[in-house]
Amino acid sequence: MSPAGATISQVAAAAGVSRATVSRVMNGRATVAPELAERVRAAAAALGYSPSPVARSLALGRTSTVAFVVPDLSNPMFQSVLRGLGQAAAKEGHRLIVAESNEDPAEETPLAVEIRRRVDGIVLAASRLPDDELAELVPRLEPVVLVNREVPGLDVPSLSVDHRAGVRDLAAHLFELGHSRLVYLAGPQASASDRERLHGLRAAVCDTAGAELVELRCGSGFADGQAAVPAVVACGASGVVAYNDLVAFGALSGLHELGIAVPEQISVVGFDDIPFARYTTPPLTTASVPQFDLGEQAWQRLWVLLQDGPPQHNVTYRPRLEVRGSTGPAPGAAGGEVTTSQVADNRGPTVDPSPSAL
Amino acid sequence: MSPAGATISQVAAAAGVSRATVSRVMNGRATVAPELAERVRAAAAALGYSPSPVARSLALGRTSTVAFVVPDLSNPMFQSVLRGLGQAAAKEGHRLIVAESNEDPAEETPLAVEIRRRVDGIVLAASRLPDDELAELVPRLEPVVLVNREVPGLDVPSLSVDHRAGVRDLAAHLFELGHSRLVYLAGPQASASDRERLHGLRAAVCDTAGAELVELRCGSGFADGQAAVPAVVACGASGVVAYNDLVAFGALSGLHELGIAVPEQISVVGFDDIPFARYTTPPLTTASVPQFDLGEQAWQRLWVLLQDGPPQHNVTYRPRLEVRGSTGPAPGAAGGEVTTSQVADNRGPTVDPSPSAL
DNA sequence: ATCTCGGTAGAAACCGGTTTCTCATGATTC
DNA sequence: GAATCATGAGAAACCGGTTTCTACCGAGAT
Repeated sequence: MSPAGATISQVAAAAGVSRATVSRVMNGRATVAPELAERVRAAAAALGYSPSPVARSLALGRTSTVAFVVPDLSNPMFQSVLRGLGQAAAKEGHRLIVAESNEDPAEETPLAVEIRRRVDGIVLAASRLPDDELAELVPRLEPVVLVNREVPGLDVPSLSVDHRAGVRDLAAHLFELGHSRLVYLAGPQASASDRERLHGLRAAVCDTAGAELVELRCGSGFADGQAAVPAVVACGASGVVAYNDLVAFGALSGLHELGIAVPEQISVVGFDDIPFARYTTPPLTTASVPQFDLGEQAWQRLWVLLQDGPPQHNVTYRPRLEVRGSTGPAPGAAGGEVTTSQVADNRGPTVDPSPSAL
Repeated sequence: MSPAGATISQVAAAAGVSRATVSRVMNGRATVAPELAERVRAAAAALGYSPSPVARSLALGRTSTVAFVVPDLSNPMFQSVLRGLGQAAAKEGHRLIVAESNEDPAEETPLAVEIRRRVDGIVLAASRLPDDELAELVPRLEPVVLVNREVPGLDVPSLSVDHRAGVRDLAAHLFELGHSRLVYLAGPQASASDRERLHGLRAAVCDTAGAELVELRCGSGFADGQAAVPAVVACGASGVVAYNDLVAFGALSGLHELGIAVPEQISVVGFDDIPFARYTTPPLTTASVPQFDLGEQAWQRLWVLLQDGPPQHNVTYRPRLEVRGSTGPAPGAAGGEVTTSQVADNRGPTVDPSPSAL
């Protein structure tokens, strides 16, 4: 193969020194005489030598590579996390392996375990595994950082999103606008974030006089949201809470096709605030989670662990309500000025004082 | 560290055989007596042994990993290629390293070279390198597959898109609709695809009586498209040809904000057909390139090379004109029924009989 | 009964680095 | 001037596998 560079032995021979010395020079160990070091560098340059990362990995017991394991890379939410993670890792000279489990929980464990052997650490995003299986998996993956998923009893570094609060803000926003009958377009069954969002929404509806909630099994993609539109219309709700932005987009698109005006006739909200959300027509009201930051933070956490640093406090991101054009006063509502003040600027990470408590 | 499994020596000792025998059993070499093999398997299972991929990589000289190097991962176009590549590689038991060069041509060469040492092959997408530098880089990367970029004099496996034809189809579509004054929102300077698209567009305009073209330096993202809107309006064109879908989205959004109706007042077309394109309002007319396929094909090409297979014919994808709602008759045009027949179903890869010829 | 052959499995070399151990050298100290 | 010590660099072990080489064994052929 072409890119098979010179080996350390060849450099050693060319410079007339031992391999140990070459190694020391390449790694900047100070215990080499300047004159020798220069000779070694010259030989290395002449041969175009650079140490084999694979051989180094074996000798050092670390690969300078980390992995990102995710159920579905087609979701822009995860793509943003991926970028944040990848760029942050690159700054520290680490490479990133990406692996998709294709929304198949059964595949997740073997995939993660296999991949773990090739890398120094793993970032596991939005695992679709049941709590018990995840709790079993995590120790086999250490060091690992969980993103968008916590394990109740387990003390593992994780970056989470307060889905309940996010969805509560969205619901409050809709109630304020006069919507009383909401429909939830639910995400994948195995998704923990779907459960959280649903529970948050139920709670919000319970707490609000005269509010009703219809729950529709849906999915996590465009097509799912679009397909759900007839059912949405049939159920008579005026406010649609989609599992995520993608589903909301699908709903928006389906409603548009049916000639139903958003937000005049129906209001729609999403979750995540993926980059496209501000560019739809109308722009999507959503609960904004700082995806890129999540990736960067995940790296930061993992990096500390890789250096045997002290465990960091876990962080829960409180989504920020992002009010845009897809929500408006309910059709029959008494109208009047809408106050969007209530839920204001509460962005930024919140330190969770008791990481292992639910 | 936790996931440090047993080593081959431990298994050998436990089974009372040599390491060579364990290795043979693990790799299914037939030359081991059934009874011994069983003993080895039992020992391996008992110890939870699985061979170290790093050690294997060193011994075998291959890593079962490939890399995807791309200038900007925030573009959904590349994300789709990434997924196609990753999924196809996974089916063959290979892992994928992703690396972003952040649109910085100077970073590309060292990045690719460094990464090449950790993987068996590289897929290099939309390189921003000048032809001569790329021609110099490619041999150091072999085996390599180029996506969305060709090198004129060089015989290297590449998957390309016929940008000129795509843009010509788009222009023809607009001319048919009565648009005579077009504006092109140009992409990154270093982008070869931008040059191709621009040339194609110029040619189309030249060939059409009464057609005019305004060229605006723009960029490759949403924000760029949006920022260009005032200039678009000022230039008086009725048809906007954006460098890519992202830019088109930005334009769509900016025009909407200004209250300019699309397609009634201005028509907009993009390029790529990223997944979102069909869900904007109005849905975007664009030149559709099969991004996922591109990724899969890139793997297929690379896989053949990794097995010392014969060089494959290069493939040029002819984008398919995807007419959607963002284009309509020009405002002052004589109207009448619009015929969208002309450029019909010409999708699918085209074998390029002379790979090295331009 | 001896020679040869095919098949098994262990010993050892190898992949390309890093690091410990050891020894030789020159400087410092009493 | 001899003993002590710090320093620099080579030898060798090691990381955890794979593979070639070789020795041994029993079976079939002569």
